[in-house]
Amino acid sequence: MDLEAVRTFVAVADAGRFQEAAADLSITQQAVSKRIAALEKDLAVRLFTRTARGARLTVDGQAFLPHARDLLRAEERAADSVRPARRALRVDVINRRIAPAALLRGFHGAHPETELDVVTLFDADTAIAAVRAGTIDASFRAVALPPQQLPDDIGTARVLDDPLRLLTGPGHELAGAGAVTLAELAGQRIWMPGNAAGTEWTAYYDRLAAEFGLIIDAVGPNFGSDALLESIAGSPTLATFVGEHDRLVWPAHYDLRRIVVHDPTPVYPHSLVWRRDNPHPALAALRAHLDSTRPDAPDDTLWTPT
Amino acid sequence: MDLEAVRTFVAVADAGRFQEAAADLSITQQAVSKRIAALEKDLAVRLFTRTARGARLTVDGQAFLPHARDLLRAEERAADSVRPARRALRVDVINRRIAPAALLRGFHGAHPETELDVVTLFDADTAIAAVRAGTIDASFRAVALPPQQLPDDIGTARVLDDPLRLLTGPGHELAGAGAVTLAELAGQRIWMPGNAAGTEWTAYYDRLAAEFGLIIDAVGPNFGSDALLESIAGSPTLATFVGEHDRLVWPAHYDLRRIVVHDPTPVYPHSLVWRRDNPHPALAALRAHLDSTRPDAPDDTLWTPT
DNA sequence: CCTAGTTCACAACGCGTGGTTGTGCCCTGC
DNA sequence: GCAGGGCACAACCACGCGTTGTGAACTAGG
Repeated sequence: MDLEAVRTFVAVADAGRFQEAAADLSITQQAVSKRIAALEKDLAVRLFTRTARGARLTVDGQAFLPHARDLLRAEERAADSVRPARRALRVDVINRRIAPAALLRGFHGAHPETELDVVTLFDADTAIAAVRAGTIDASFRAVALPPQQLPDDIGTARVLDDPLRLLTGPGHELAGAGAVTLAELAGQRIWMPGNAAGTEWTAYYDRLAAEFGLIIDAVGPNFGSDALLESIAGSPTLATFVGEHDRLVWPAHYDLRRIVVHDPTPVYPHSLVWRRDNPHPALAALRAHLDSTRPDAPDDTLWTPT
Repeated sequence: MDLEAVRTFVAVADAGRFQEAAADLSITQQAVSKRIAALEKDLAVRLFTRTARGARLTVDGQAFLPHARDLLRAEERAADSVRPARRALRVDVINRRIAPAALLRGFHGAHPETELDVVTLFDADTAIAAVRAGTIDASFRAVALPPQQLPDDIGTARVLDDPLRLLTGPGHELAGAGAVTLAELAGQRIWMPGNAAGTEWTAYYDRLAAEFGLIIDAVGPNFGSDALLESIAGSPTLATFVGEHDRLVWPAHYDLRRIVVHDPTPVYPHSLVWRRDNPHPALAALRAHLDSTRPDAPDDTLWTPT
C-alpha cells in the first residue's frame, strides 16, 4: 500500500473532486486519477463513484476513510518520534521488565496524552552521556551508588526503593521458607549472570555480598531473563534476586518461589537522571508524577549501601 | 515515507542482520541496504549502527521501532477494512450525530475489541439493498413505519424509541415554556429541511402532523445540521424536533432551547436491520448488546404511528 | 599475525513505476 | 442541443528501485 496514494485518497474524499484534490497536492488531475486507480486495484475495491459533478465515496470508501486517516496519523507520529524538535519524551530504562518500566507505565496511565518512547541503553555511563547530549530526555539508573561524581548540569532524584526478593526453584533448600533474614543467606550462591564488573548492578551487589557474606556469582553470559529463570527453576543450589516491583513472568510449571528477605530488607535504589536545562514539558510532568509516588523516608528495616 | 522501507526496517530490527532480513523479504542484501539508507535519509536520522556482526538499533531506531510497528498495524487494519473476508462490522446510520450513532458508541464502549466501521447511506431503500447484498452488515432505520413489506431474509428489531424535544431559538414564542403538550403545538411550523417526500423521516412526521395539526415544513435544501441550527437560533417562528439522545452540538451564544413535549411524548422508533444469514460474529454481539439496552414496553404517554 | 569468512556499502545497469501533456467520452445544466 | 466541467485513457519520459558484481571493514581461528 502506497502512503502517497492513501494521502491522495483522503484529499479526494475531503475535496469531493479529483481536480481540487490535485490542486491541493500540486499535481495533475491525471496523476490523482492514476493514484486512486492504483489504490483501488491494490485493495480490489472501488473507493469512489465517479459522477459528472465529482467523486462520491462508495460504502467501501466510507469504511476505508477513517482507517486511512489513522494510517496518516500513525505516519506523522512515527516521523515525529525521531524529529529532534517536537518529539515524544524519550526515557531509558535498564530493562523493560523491571521496576522502572512499571513506574513508566504508571506515568503513562496517569498522563495518557503524553507521547512516550522507551529505549534501552548499554550501561549507566552511556545513558548519562546520552542525557547530556540530549539524545534521550531521562534515564532510570542506580546513580546513588557508588557515590560517583555527576556533572553539575545533571539532575537526579531517588524515585523508587525496590525491596529485593529471593527467587529459587522448587528444589532449593530455602524453597519452603516463608521468609529469610539477610544473615541467613550467608554462604548462599546468588546468580546474576552478565553483570560484568563495573556496571551499576555489581556495585550494588558487591557491597551487599561484602556486608552479609553472600556469594554473588556473575559468571556466564547473560542469555536473557527467560534463560536465567529456567536455570533457577531446575537448580537446587542457585538462587537470584528480583525486585518486588519487577514484572518478570515465567511458565507456571517452573514453580518458582519468591521469598521475602527481612531484617533488614535489601532495597535497590532506582533514580531518575535528567539534564537540568532540558525544556521538554513532559519531563516536568514525569518528575512531578514520580515525586508524588516517591517512597517514604528510609527506615531501619531497609538496607541500602551507605 | 515508504511503507516498504518501514517494513524492511522492522524486519532488520527483528533479524539483527541485513542479510537475514533480506532473506525474509526475498530480496537481496543490497536492496535492504538501500531501503534503510533511503529511510534514514528521509528521517534525517541514523537508525542502525552497522557492525561486523550485524546491525544494532540506535536510540533513534529504538524510539522509531514501536511507531513503525504501529504504522504497519494501521496499514493492516486499513486493508482489512475493505477485505470482504475478515473485515470489521460495517454499520449504516442515518447521521453520525443522532441517536443510533450514540447506540453504536455505547456498543463500542462495551466491546472495545470489536472492529467497527460506520457508514452513511442515502436512504432506507439503498440501505436495505446493501444489507441484502452483504455490502454492509447492519443498518439503523425506522422500518417500523410505514409497515412496509420487508423480504424474508431480513431481520429487524426495535432498538430505541427516542423521545422528541422541540428545539427553538431564544426569540420563539415557546422559548420560555418548560414543557408543552403535543396539542399545544397545533399550527406551529416545524422545519425539517431536506426531508424529501418518500423518505422514512417524512413518513413519520407526516403522520405526526396529520394527527396533531402541526405544519411540517420540508422545503429548502439541507445544508446540514449546523446551518439548520443557525437558522433556528435566529428565527422567532421556526422550530424543529430533535431526539433526546441526539448528539447535536451548537455554539453557546445560539442560546437554543430544548423543550420537553408530553401528553403524549412523540418518540421516533429506531430499528436495526440485518440479513438473517449474515454470520459475522460481531453482528450477534451487536444485537445482544442492543437487546440488553432495549427500551421498555411502550406506555400510554408515548406516541408512535400505529 | 595472517587468513577465511563474515558483515554492509558502493557502482553500474535495466526494467518498471509514476509523473506529465494531450485528448476523448460522459454527464449535467442552460 | 450545445457548452462546460469532470474523469479516464494513451503516449511519452524520467527517476526510482531492484538486480549483479565488487570492495572495504571487521571478527574469529589457527
